[in-house]
Amino acid sequence: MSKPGEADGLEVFGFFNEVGIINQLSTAILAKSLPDGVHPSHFSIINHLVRMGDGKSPIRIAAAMQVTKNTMTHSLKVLEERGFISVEPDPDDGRGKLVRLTEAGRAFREAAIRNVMARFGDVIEPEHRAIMARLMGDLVVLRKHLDENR
Amino acid sequence: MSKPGEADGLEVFGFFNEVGIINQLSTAILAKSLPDGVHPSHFSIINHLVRMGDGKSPIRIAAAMQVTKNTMTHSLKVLEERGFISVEPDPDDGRGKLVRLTEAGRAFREAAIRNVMARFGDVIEPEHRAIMARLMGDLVVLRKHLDENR
DNA sequence: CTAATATAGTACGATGTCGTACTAATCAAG
DNA sequence: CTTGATTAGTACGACATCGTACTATATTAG
Repeated sequence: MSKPGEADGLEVFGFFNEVGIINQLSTAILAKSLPDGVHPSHFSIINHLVRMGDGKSPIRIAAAMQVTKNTMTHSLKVLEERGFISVEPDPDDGRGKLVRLTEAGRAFREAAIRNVMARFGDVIEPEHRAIMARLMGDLVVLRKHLDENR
Repeated sequence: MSKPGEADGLEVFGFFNEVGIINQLSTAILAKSLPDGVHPSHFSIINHLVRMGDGKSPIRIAAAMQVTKNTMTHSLKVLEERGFISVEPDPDDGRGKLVRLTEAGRAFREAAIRNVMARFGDVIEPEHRAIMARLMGDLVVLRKHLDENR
């Protein structure tokens, strides 16, 4: 069953299919844990700014989030309207802007994290945490390779 | 570093994050391999009908694809306009419909598969195929658990 | 048989994301 | 310095997806 060529290709296909379904299901759980109007991608941006530090340009955030700068412009507009971030011109680059978290943004993240953890805790059992921990290393290798060769 | 509670939660979070990025990157590769106007989700529907057999109702396909029936109505409309499927009333259920693949749909799938395989072949090396094969079992366990507990 | 409930599918509007095109600012070449 | 090329961000339209509401048919309760 492991003939080279077509068979291997189908295995790759199946792998990406499983990954896609897991992503969809986990995103759905996350979405239900967030207040109305806050999309998982919005939460992801705030989370990234907390973990990696704010004061970054929209384009750098877009690259980290794997979305286009168009999408980032739109998402940042939403987050700014909600008062979770502030966007100001970059004093060192007339073209650029800098994104900073507000206190409301940090507070929102804390509350959301608690909420999400609780939901995940309801669904994910120790057995599955173990699987995740075991797979992480390989996933990171794959992700980096795909990221560098797109 | 492996204290129970918050730390474990963050590991779960990180896992889903990696999965999300891999999914996004692989979907992007797939999208580039398909002709204009054919979305990865459309391809996925055709692929599912070939593998699992056609003559299924939209709602069953929607469940299998992990999308709402709204989305399926829309996607099927696109596929029907392109001549890849035919949608007809279910003779046994006045509410239902049955989706069947056309010859054009099957031919499209064959061509698309070849195209996608070639793209994946350019990016994915034996080392990474090995990783995928190794992870598949665990991923299936996770996917099934999430699917049953959503 | 009739009424209440459930299910399949559609209609409509909202939103996230992307591609193309555009502006403004920076950088590099001469 | 000037010109051409690159980069940051925005504007606009297209599209996939979702949530809510609706219609039509099936199923179940009485």
